[in-house]
Order: sequence, then C-alpha cells, then structure tokens
Amino acid sequence: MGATVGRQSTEMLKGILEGIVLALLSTRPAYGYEITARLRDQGFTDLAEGTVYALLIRIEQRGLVDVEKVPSEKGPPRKVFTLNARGREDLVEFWRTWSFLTERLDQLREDGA
Amino acid sequence: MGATVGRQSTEMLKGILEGIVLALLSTRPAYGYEITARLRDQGFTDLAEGTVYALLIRIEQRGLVDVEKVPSEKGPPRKVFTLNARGREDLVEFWRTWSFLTERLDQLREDGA
DNA sequence: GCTCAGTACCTAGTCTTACTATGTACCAGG
DNA sequence: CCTGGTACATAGTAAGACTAGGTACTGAGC
Repeated sequence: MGATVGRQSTEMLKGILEGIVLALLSTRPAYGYEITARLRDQGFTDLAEGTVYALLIRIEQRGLVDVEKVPSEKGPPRKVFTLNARGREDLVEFWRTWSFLTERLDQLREDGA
Repeated sequence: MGATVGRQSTEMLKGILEGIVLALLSTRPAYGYEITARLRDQGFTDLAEGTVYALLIRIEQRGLVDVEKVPSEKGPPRKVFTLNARGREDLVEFWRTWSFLTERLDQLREDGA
C-alpha cells in the first residue's frame, strides 16, 4: 500500500487484512497468487506477495482454513484454501469488531467535521 | 480491548487508534488521562493507558500536535495536546485511507453475506 | 501523621503483523 | 536457451498495542 492510499495504510491494514482474506475465502476457495492478484485489482496495489503467503500460513496453522494442493496448467501446483467452520466463526467475530470500529469512527467523524 | 469486541481487535487497532486520537483532538484539545478515560467510556474498555501515552509521544515527535503543560487541581500537571496544521493534514489523510478501507470491506461484506 | 484512592504521566520488554528482498520451481513462446 | 508469467516461501526489519510495572501530586478518612 502507499500509492493508492496514504503511507499510514500499512499500519491500518494490520489485522484487517486477515479479515479481508477470510471474507474473500467465504465466497469461494482460492490460492495465494490469486488472492494477491484480486486484492491488487481491488485497489490494494502495493500489497506484497509475501504478506499474503505469510498470512495464509498463519490462518492455516490456526485451523481457520483447509488446504488442498491442486495442479496448475501453468506453473507449480496451487495451494487452494477453503474456509472451514472455525474460519467462519472467526470471520463473524471479525465483522463484529469491524462494526464496532466503524460505528465509533462514524460518530467521531460527525463530531469532528 | 477484548471484553467489548474480539481478541483480534488489538491488531486491528494498529494505526486506527492514532486516527481516533487525532479525530478526538480535532474537536478540542485534551490530555492523555482524559483521552484514555473518554475512549474507555466509548467502548474501548480494555484500552491500556500506556498505549495512549506512547501514541501521544509519537504524534508529538512527528509534529502533529502542540503541547502545553497545565496545572491540575488534583494530581500532577496535565500535558494538553492541541491538533495543529500538520495534524489536521494527517487526519484528512487518515479519513481518506479509512474511507478506502470501508468501501472495500462494505463490498466484501455484500458479496460474502 | 498516615494510608489509600484517584489523578496524571512514563517506560522497558514482548508479541503480532506487514513489508523488503530474495530465492525456488514449473512452463510456454520466441 | 532464456525470458516472462505463474506459484510458493522465508529471513530480517519496522511499527504499534499490550504487559507490567514505576513516579508524583492531592484530598479524604482514620
């Protein structure tokens, strides 16, 4: 991040990026390279590939996703991640926290502006 | 944080808390103890005092706020922070990043739910 | 006088997470 | 053969919130 939005966005992404990826996976399974590309398309232009792979490994180790290796027509095999029950719970929790934050910030923005 | 919202909120606060404090200061000057108390009242129940003081020192060193020492009726003198021009710019930038994130996440939530 | 609670500030060390930079491997087209 | 696209991985760094303390000043109650 940095080009599309401010330099502070790196810090603001922390924790949120995980929710974003869980949300992406809740619509359909995906693999790392694909997730990175999709997010870059959606405006996270400077998102580092390594960040996504590290994140995927983390959520796998926490048991939020199931993993399957699928051969690719072009290039090495893909590691396809599927959101499981634990992951869905975590996503619900993420949306709860997110809602709390947006409510607080919406109010602050009213007061401030 | 933790009681009010999920355990993941600690990471999600990173970067955002700074924007929250800048927004608070944009309505009127305030000092650390007061800011901590206000935020706790507003639902950030587990917010650590030390976190706020560290943050205030950071934004002071970045030149986003002006500081004035004011005697208190009860207890040691207060360090009152006032948002200055640089701080207001930073706040604008914060809101820009925040809007970007909320737009992305709103869309993800639609798709996902 | 002394203690305790409330006010007010500060800091060293830890943990998590995003980024940098780089490396590996597989494949097709020129 | 060699470049570019696909696909995954990791060691090291930086930033920020938390833990767990500590200091100092004041007034109320015993």
